Amino acid sequence: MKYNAVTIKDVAKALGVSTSTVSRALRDSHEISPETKELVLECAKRLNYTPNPIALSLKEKKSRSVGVIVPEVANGFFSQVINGIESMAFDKGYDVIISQSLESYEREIRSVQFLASRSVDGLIVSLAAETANLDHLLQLHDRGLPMVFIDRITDEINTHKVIVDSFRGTYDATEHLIQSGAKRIAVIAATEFLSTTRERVAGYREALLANGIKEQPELIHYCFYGGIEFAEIEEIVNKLFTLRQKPDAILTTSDKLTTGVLKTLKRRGIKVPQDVALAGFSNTDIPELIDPPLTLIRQPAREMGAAAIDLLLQMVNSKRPVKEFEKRRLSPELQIRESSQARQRPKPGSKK
Amino acid sequence: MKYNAVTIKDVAKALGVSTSTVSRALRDSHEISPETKELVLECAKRLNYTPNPIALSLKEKKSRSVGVIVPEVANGFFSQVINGIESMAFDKGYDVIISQSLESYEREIRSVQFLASRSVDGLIVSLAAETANLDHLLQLHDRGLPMVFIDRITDEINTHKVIVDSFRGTYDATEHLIQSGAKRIAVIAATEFLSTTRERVAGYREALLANGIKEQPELIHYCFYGGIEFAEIEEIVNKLFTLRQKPDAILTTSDKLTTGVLKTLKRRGIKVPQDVALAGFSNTDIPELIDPPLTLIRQPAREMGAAAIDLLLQMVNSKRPVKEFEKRRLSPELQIRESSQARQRPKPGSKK
DNA sequence: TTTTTTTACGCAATCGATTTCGAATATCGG
DNA sequence: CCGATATTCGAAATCGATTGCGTAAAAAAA
Repeated sequence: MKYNAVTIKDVAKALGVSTSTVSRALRDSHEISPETKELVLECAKRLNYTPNPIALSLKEKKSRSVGVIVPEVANGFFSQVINGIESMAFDKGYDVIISQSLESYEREIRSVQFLASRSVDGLIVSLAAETANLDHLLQLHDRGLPMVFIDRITDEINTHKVIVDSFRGTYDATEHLIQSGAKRIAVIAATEFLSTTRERVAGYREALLANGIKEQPELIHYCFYGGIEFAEIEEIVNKLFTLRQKPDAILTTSDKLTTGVLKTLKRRGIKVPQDVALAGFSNTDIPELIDPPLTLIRQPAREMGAAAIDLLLQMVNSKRPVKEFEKRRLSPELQIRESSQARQRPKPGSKK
Repeated sequence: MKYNAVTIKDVAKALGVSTSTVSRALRDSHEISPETKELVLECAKRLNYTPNPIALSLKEKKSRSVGVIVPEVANGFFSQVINGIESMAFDKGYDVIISQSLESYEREIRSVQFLASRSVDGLIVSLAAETANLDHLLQLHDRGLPMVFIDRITDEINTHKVIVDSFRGTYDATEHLIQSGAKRIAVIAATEFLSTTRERVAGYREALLANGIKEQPELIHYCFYGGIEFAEIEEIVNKLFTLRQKPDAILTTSDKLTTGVLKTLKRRGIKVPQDVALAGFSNTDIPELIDPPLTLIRQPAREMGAAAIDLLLQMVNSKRPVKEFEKRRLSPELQIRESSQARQRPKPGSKK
């Protein structure tokens, strides 16, 4: 069952020397004669010795592993983030331990504590939608556990953060919709407690303002579960399309919402972009295959992951406590396709 | 930097008892009087004691973590598999350490050795496309490291395996294409060294045979990089559509190939399903949004991941070496949509 | 040759937790 | 009241590797 690991002791015994000698020889210490080193190295190889990282971790109080907590792995954006994290961590000799919160506050707490108790050297966190209280993370942060937030961040904890410029994302997308002729742009956003949601809705608002369009409260909707509950989206779309004045464009703030809204529109027979334009955040790898091809705001997910692990390892390997923190803000990319494009708009009232 | 962990020693000192007593009290040993237990438990909580899993691992020679090696995390299928693995592992108190091979043999070797050296209790592996030699895994298997293969398996290592019934997947899909009127069905498959590819192509062949259609070698193509190199797909599509007798349907054997082929067809202005029908393996979460809605063979990815971790933990926790191995074969689901549907087919020769 | 300095290595502590063995105290029967 | 069994706890070994300290032997300096 448990495979017989060759230890430093076995090598020592085989050679009739002490474990200290073996250890030092393996680490190429100057206190060991070249001949002995030779012998030890040869013997270690012959016996197929592999160092036990757990013993080392115990001594060094470092595990050379980092924990990653994301809402969900099976999500285009987050899986790309993880890709970025893993690639760089692997190159630097770090393990990546994954845990999902599934948007649940309770599960996030358990995940965090689980990872912390497993002595990860640091944590990369993207907050769950439900999470309003940050004590579970603050506690660890106060005890000195290096921590980097990604995408869904918080102001309550002072540490490195990696985000995309969400404000600009929705600002540009909104402006683009306006230039394409939209006058009544609805927003379907995720939980309003998320940092990303707040920034994105703010970008939308600012763009309306800058273009002299008055904000309409009935056009702004939040999905608490961000589309995991499909019914949530349907209800909102229903509301929007039973308004006296229907929206002529919809802006969505997350991957699930973007595709979810499109699904709902299709089911209801609402044509995009003829009846309503659509644009939103998404990191799907097949935007051009979707009908209609989707205009979307894409986040540089891989790069964000890479930035996060980079910042984290900087902290982990820093001699003294890091006091200056960075908020690394990458640029989103607005990809314009048909779903948002200008088109013949029926005269008001000419259509049901 | 490293946060001051409270150890069992601190608790012992605070109470003026020995570490053994604390340890036993914490584990609710019968050798400790109820009063002492009470005291220790209270003190441990007060001091915010958390056990150090590394010390435990060292002693128990178990890390309560499992390694997962997949070709790529940012892939619909594999991220769903990981979701299944993580969910169940988390419930059972196991860490999941992720590593990607990126289809590279060399990186797979390094990943495997990295994970093994980190003392994972077991491994879940989906082989890289490049991997032809299995020595790196055989070595560990021989030394007794529990191991489960998922999706892309091998016959060379005798252990638990979890797959989808690929043969039936393509058999049914092919038959469906035939019933929809297809007569010349091309196959675009991944690397032929992959177990999945072989089974899938076999299913296709068998279906042709069963329906009295002669197999045409020029209609069968393999992509070594399985669509990671987009040019690979384009070249194959090119070849197929410069044949004197063009295919009237295409069957693809992987997620990337299915979407990749559709992209290529769109770029070349070949209409699906009017000019050519399309069906293939895919685990995309938005098949109905794609134009045209895709007929696809879906794998129960989450369930496969759950089955794999279940089998793995069975081995890990088994008292004696497991000798009987299981090949768990889940059923794929054929989801029929427009991309493969019967339609007006032009008379032979009436079209360019 | 004697003293000093290197060189090369072993002993033992350490990391945190568990566990075997032994011992001290308490309890009980006679 | 004494020997015997129970109860409760501590000392020390253990897991694998590292490292400060001590020391014997060899080399260099005197």
